Amino acid sequence: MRAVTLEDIAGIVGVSAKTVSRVVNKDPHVSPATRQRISDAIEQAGYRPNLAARSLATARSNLIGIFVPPAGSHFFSELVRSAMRACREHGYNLALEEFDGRRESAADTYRRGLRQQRCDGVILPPVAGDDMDLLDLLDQDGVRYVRISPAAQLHRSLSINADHARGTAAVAEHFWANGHRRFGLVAANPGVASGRIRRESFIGALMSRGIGLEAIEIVEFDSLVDQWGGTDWSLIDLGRLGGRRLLDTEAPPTAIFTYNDELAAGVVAEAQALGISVPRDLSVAGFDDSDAARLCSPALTTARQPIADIAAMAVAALAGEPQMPYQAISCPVSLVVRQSTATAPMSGF
Amino acid sequence: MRAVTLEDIAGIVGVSAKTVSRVVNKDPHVSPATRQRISDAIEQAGYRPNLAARSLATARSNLIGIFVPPAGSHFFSELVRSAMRACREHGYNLALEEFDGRRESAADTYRRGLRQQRCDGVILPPVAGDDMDLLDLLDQDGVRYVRISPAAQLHRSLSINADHARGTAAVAEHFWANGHRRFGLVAANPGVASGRIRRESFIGALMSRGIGLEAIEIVEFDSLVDQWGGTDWSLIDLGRLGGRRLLDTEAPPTAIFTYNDELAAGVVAEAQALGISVPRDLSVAGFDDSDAARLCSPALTTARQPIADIAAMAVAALAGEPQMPYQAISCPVSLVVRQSTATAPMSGF
DNA sequence: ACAATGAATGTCAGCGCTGACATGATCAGT
DNA sequence: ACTGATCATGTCAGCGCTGACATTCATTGT
Repeated sequence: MRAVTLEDIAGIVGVSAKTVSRVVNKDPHVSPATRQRISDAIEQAGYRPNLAARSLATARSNLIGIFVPPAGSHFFSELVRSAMRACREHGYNLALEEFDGRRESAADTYRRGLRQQRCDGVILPPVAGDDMDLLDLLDQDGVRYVRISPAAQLHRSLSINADHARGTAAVAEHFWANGHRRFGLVAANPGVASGRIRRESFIGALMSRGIGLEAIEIVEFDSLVDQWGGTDWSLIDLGRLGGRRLLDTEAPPTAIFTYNDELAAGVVAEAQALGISVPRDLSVAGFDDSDAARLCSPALTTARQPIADIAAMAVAALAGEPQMPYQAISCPVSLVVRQSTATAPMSGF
Repeated sequence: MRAVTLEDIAGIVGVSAKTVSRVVNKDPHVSPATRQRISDAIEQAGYRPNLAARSLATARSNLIGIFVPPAGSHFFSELVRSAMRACREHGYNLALEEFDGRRESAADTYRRGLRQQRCDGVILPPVAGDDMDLLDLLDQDGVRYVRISPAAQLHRSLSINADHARGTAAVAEHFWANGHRRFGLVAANPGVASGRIRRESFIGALMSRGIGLEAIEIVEFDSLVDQWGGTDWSLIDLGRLGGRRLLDTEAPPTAIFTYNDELAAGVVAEAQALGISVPRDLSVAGFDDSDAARLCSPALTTARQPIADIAAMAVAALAGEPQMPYQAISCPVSLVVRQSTATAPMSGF
């Protein structure tokens, strides 16, 4: 019971295999009548193109690779899901590559895995996209790639950047509008582009409102890791640590912004442990609108990246015939207000 | 800059392409000396087999398909992640197919999508594995499949079954031992085998302790989806809805078991919103030991399936040359006790 | 009426690999 | 030394498709 081939259809209809191929590939140079007969025969015989043969003939794999971290975060599961959908629409397949930056470089991971697959394009989310060896390798192999919110050599490739700056500023303004005047920030390592941008934007937005630096207490992510000691921390644990550092002071902030939702959830948990009510005494906002934001109680005010759009654009750029010029595409980040933020308490005075 | 081919390596070493192919495919009939020279040349020239050509020649795609639901639960992200790893180890690729049973039958989804890919094998997690049309189609196409915890025609294929019954019974007994006597259950569609089994096991275990049906309030998953209206629900949202239905009553249960952790987290959130303290006034237990279980505060008591093992076995069965005989493999499920369950409150009397 | 155009369709090699089979070399047993 | 078995290696077609190019035929302008 062999599978149906182009040749079979050609035989049925009485044309050459090439003409059938034309119909399958939507080549316009086929007469409507012939096209119809061929389409019918394809339908009737249940013909399905052999992708391997096509790949071999065209020297394209119709595969798009994507690097994903070993631990499943909201951002990545959403990204993969959306990318998969987009790939299907473009007739591509998505190949996942698990990448643990703590064990191996992105370039090595690529060498070991995805490279065998001869992807036509690769999507490089944060961290993987900042490995210059990997980019060199990709260039050398002639594999196109799109980076998502990269941190280094921004001019080097097409990149899709969530507008972390504006999203962060929106959070700052939301705090300000609610009367907050003393702030805390749990900031990520400035080596991560999004971390640096969010930090600077938060501070910048507040300063432009007249807030002085002395009213913004900053806790560094790295210092929390150091404080924790071991390697078995979770983001929530670090968030608790950060929350304690910010809240267990003379004049604690009334509003805290963190690099992501998991950290924010930790801050909330710690505040509650200290008898500080959220949002009555303290407002907390995170970033990403992840599951953690909804699981947290009260639910977190947060900033949401349009992950599905980002994935769709990345795939489109890779799948599209015309090589898109190198450029940086920006995506809006929107503020999602939930119950973890409210009007500043009066009690301060 | 053409890619390196078998022929190129053959030319360098001075043997035929076939011999190189033998080395690549670990055919034992190659002399150690030749093998070594060829291996060196492959290494040196950076040869990588063309998977498409191989597929075409062998009529095998080296692809394993898997059906995943549109909303990302822990179970499925873990399953996909583990299956992906296992596939890599066996030299296979994993093709995801998003399947929404509420929109389309699994068979139709397969026709539209995965079928084009000509997978060598398909992994059918719950729901998809219970669509007999799909199984017929797969048999007809000569595509092997493994079902995970199927609900129907259990004899029909190799299946891997987590012991949901025993895991669920363990939860019920844990509740009972803590003095609970009024129960709530957020149950999945009985069409889903694991859903039906968990429902029946929970009820059965309680009844065998002398609990009457009137003391077990059941909320159906599907009815929650209907109640929600739109399609933009998350499991947590539905859990909250379910929690409200169970708790906002005359004689609310003191212990609630849900189909999975995300739902349980929703129940906890809703309970807290209603001013009900977990676990003082209410014990809640989920299933899966997902991230949600640890993010939730208090952390959830839950039952853990060995998802990685399940995925690895499924892939091994599909990738292994010798067709494994039809059989049902059983995997243990273990109870993980955390802070969301405790002794029943006295207040009832 | 005839060349020039262009649209519809066909021919064919070859993408890189492997399966089936053929060949030649080596070796044990008589 | 000769036979037959065993092992190492080679030959070659063909998997199903598409790109480059060739051919056929109807249409148009002059």
